[in-house]
Amino acid sequence: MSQKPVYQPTEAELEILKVIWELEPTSVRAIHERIAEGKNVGYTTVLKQIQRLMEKGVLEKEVVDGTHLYRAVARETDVKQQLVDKVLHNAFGGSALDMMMHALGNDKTPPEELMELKKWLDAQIKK
Amino acid sequence: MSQKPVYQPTEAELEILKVIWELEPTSVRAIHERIAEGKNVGYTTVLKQIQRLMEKGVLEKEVVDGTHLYRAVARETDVKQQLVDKVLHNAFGGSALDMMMHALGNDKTPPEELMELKKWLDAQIKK
DNA sequence: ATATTTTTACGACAATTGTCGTAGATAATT
DNA sequence: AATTATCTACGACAATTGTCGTAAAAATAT
Repeated sequence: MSQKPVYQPTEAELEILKVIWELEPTSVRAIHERIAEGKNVGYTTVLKQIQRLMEKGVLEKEVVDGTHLYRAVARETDVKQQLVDKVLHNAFGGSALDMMMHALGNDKTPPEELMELKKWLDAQIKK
Repeated sequence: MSQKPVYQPTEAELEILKVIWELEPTSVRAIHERIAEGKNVGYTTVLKQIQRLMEKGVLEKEVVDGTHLYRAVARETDVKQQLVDKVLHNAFGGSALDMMMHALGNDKTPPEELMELKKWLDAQIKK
């Protein structure tokens, strides 16, 4: 059987989730500020997304002293895993090799990272 | 500068594209049959998706002897690359290492595939 | 030539997404 | 307390997606 289905955020949702994983527990204001560094988006837009994530049970809220602080219910590692697994299966038919070649082959992944990867992979195999 | 933005298919579209890459040039009938093997979906649903992909310029059609045959304009490798790059950047901040660990670590990737991967990676580094 | 089957073209619809605007509720300032 | 600033709740909207249904066009079979 398969593990419990973790939430699959959309792109905008993921952006919010990433900030929350980093700053939680945190406020709409802080999240918006962070996201607004990189792109132009209204405060209420972010708020709305957060509210929808609440409805979906992906976030939880705690009201401390009048401020609403949010934290993620969905775990970062699970969500990321889910996202990469989806591409792995949908696009590459489950072939990690194929996926890697596409991810690394063309791209300019720094050599040190390739080394890291090799090291990790070796350890993985030896295990 | 960056390469031309390749089309980012949705899940249903990707499913169709994969069949086309395999069978092109091919007909709606054939595509539907193939997809219907794995899931229950109407003929016109597939047709509609194909028509939308046409509008978007992702496919091209050739009418031979009354039958409409489709082929992909978007190249398989480019589309796949695009898909994996998107996850790589959006979810893993561009860290291929992090992405790989998520893709391989937890999952039950067969050992042979890990070996393959290592072999490829070694070659890649040596180069 | 007609009748039958297949295909294609299109419209429709509900759900989801990304985006705000407005209004009412709260908190902070004076 | 009154005024002002900030937040939250919520509705709205256009675009996209996945899904069909129906009707018109085309091909095939009788």
